[in-house]
Amino acid sequence: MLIGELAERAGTSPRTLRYYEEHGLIRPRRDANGYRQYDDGELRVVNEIRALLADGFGVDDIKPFVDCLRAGNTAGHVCPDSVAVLRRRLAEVDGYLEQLTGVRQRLREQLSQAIEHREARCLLNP
Amino acid sequence: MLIGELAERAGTSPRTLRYYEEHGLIRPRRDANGYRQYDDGELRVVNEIRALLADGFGVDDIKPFVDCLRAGNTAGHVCPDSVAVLRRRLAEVDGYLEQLTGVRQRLREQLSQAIEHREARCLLNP
DNA sequence: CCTTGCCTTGACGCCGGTGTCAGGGCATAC
DNA sequence: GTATGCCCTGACACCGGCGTCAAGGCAAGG
Repeated sequence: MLIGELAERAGTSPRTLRYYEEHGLIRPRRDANGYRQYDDGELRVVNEIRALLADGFGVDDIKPFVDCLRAGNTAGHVCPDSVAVLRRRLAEVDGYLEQLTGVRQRLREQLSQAIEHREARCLLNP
Repeated sequence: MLIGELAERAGTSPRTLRYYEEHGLIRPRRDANGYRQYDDGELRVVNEIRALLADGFGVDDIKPFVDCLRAGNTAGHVCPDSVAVLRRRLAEVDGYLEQLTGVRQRLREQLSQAIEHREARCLLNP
């Protein structure tokens, strides 16, 4: 399978696949032409990568998951290294959630203050 | 007050204040030397700007708040334009929260799967 | 032979708030 | 005069996951 086909099957672009390769996530064989040659299993790997990226992992966090899949495991997240990354990311997400929750509360306070302010003005100018 | 003093009083840097000015948020007078001259009220404005940035607003969202403060209001968020921006940002934050919550749930599922997987392996190799 | 369409590598652009460096002016104190 | 320390403008760097363009090779069909 050439890069264009894998890209289409994975719902992404050749550029993206080359980017993953540049970061050590995939290592296709090369044809005599120099063309990248992927076997069917790589589709799963690419899907795993894209799922992790969509969940906010960085490319450099993803390597353990890929290695885990390649080692023959049924899922990329069952290996110790993956678990460590998962824990780290979970803590990070919890931090963001806390922060965003604070922001949300301040926004709501400001909105309700603004509404009170408008009502007060109406009472002054009846 | 020169830019260095205002920067220190606001807990930031001259570079940052020039950036705000570049984006139309502050408009200091100029001394004969060309030095920026700020009056004391600008400290409040800068504090408002920094509070909004810390809550995830972009510099271009912040102008209504500054204008509102300058118009003599007790707070930057009581004017209609500010309220519109607040609502937009609140919706955005709600979106992020939803997304992050989904991510968090997936992370926890994967972690618990990994633990189950390890336990299963222990049972197989007693 | 020429076109078409895939492939290759390399490199710049984006976004946004700020750090940082370059190169130069002004002010105050010695 | 000069040393110090502030000020000025302008411009590049950062981060990260790509998009996109450039310039060229290879394969297959007319």
